[in-house]
Amino acid sequence: MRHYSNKGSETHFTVIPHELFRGLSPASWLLGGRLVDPVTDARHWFVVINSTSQDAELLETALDISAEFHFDIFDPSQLLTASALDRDASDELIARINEAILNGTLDRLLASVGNLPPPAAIAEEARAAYFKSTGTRGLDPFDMVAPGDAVMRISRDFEFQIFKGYELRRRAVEIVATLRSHADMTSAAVRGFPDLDRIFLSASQQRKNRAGRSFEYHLAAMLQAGSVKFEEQAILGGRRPDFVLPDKAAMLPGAERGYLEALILSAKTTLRERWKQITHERFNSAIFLATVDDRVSKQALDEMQTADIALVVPESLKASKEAAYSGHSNVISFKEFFETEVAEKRPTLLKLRHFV
Amino acid sequence: MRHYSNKGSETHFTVIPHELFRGLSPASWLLGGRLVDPVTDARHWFVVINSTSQDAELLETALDISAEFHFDIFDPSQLLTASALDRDASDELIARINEAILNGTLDRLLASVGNLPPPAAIAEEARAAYFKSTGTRGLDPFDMVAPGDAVMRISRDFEFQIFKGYELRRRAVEIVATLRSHADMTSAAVRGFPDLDRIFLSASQQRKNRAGRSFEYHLAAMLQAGSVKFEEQAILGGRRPDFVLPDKAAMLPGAERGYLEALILSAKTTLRERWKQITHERFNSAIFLATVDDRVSKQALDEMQTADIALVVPESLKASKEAAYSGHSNVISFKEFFETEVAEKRPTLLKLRHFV
DNA sequence: TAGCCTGGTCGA
DNA sequence: TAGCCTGGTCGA
Repeated sequence: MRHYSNKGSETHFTVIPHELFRGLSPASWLLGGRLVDPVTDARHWFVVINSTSQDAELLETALDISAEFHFDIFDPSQLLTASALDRDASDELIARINEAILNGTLDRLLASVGNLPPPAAIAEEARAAYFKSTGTRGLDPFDMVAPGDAVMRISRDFEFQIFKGYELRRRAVEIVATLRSHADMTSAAVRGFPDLDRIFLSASQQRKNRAGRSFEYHLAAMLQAGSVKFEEQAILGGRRPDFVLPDKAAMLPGAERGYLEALILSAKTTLRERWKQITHERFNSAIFLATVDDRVSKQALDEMQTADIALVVPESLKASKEAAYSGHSNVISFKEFFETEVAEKRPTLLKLRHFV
Repeated sequence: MRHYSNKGSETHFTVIPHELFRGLSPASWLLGGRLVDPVTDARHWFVVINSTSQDAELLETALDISAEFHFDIFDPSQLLTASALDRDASDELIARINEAILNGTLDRLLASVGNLPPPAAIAEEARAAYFKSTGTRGLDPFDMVAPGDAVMRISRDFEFQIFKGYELRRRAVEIVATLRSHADMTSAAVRGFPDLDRIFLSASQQRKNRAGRSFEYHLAAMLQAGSVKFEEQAILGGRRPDFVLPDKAAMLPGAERGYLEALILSAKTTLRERWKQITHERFNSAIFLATVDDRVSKQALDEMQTADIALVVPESLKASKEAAYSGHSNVISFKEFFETEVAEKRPTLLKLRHFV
């Protein structure tokens, strides 16, 4: 099975043996046909699926395909196993809900799945899963080849995967409770629309908040692991940047220090036009914006350049041919941020262990 | 029937005769009881409902309660009629969908309701409905006592009402198509979650885009009706403010003009932290930000003051005791914007008709 | 692809 | 109540 991805141009597809697609939706197939192996001359049925389809997402989840993935060849047996596991989890949830309905305890089930673990707890869980999966132990950016890729993978792959489990449990129960208050599916869709909309809007907004928190938590964990001095959410005259290095005191108007003895680090998982929200006031220090967004245009990068904002991106994104980052001088990788901008240019931001 | 609202403190409730609430959800009732009329000594059952409930929204829709509403006494017969109409519309949609299912033409129905009229068309429809309802003919801000209230009412009440009809048609069909691909409601909720989520996320994002467009369209119509010279979406060195007055040429670096011969007008329905996105570059002109947000904090207003951004709000919001606007010098009403900031201070921004 | 946020959630 | 945007839609 071959899985191709081209994230830069939004085309992203998978050639996959047809027989593996039982249970996946034909709606996401772009085309199907027969493939001849040029070496063995064997013939295989296949389908090509759209990357924006749910099936593509399912495939990525099942095969543990990470955010920086480009293309690879996989062992089909992996997919069968992972799919089966997913099916079991859904089956179990369905059984649990149906049992609650029979027992008249749907309200109690709703209450028990209604509160997700706080973002910090899921973040912790994700880091643990990452360490276990990679056989690593810590997030010290000076010990890693690609600290940015690690943060992206932990937050967008491991943590999101964990989060989706909790989300499905909570929201599915809420949806069932709403659907059941109507006579049939059509009535539920029409008369239940406002209630369903409220549930999914809440879910969507929760995701947005959690995404931001997650990224900040892992960034904080990495700064901590790297013995970098920093303060979170320090209030500086009305503004509240995500991180100030080394601390709030250094950013206060009266502070006597050089330009290289402090910096501001903001974080946004994706930018859109929202990067313009970051502090325009200058505190006699550089401003860095960390992101895992792989879709920032050259135009936007130029504007950030003009505004004297340096973008910090995962190593794989910085090197990616699809992203516009490789050519831009004000875009650096997380590794470069820690090695050059912190350790080399601003050594006073490090606690003694890493003094160079 | 009495309907009270206190938007500032988020409490907002309705006392309504109990017998009118057939068909509304008991889940939104805060309390019920018996009311004695002090004059006639008549006794009535009543319920108090939560303003954040769907029923409150239904009530506001049914009674055509506008965004600037505070409190009033209504004729119950109005509610019965409006409710009946709403019910008929839902019934009709349900019947249409069920018929399509029977005929196997759900796909065709989906295609026919899948494309909403473009924002500009709905905006036009909303203005026509407003003119008809109020017996007015145009949006000339110099002819109106409260032009800001008019824009708010047209966009947030009339147009949103119209939009919701189109939205329900499209989304309900999409939801039915998804629900029907599963065996029962529980399976649909669990296995159909990603598909349902996609539908509602799309709806939510469409709303966000449409809300912004709507506000801009009505603002443009008002500028036009007031014979104010303006240009939309002019590109000024990478930035693209919503409106420049009188035109792009006046904002270009080489333009020879006084400070009062141009201005920038941005528009955001609600602000959150997003007001920080507006152009910080100065083009030797004032910057105004029009909004219908009734929830901007004093803290945020102070920051805007510092950033030299003037907020333009509907007249009822500027006067409202619940909003923080009345005390702030950099918050003006739409009326003041047109009368003072444009006609009085910057008469060259007007075409001849309104020259003062 | 820039700009929209008919925006709720989460934690200072 | 400030800041988040595990973000799609719409029209330059």
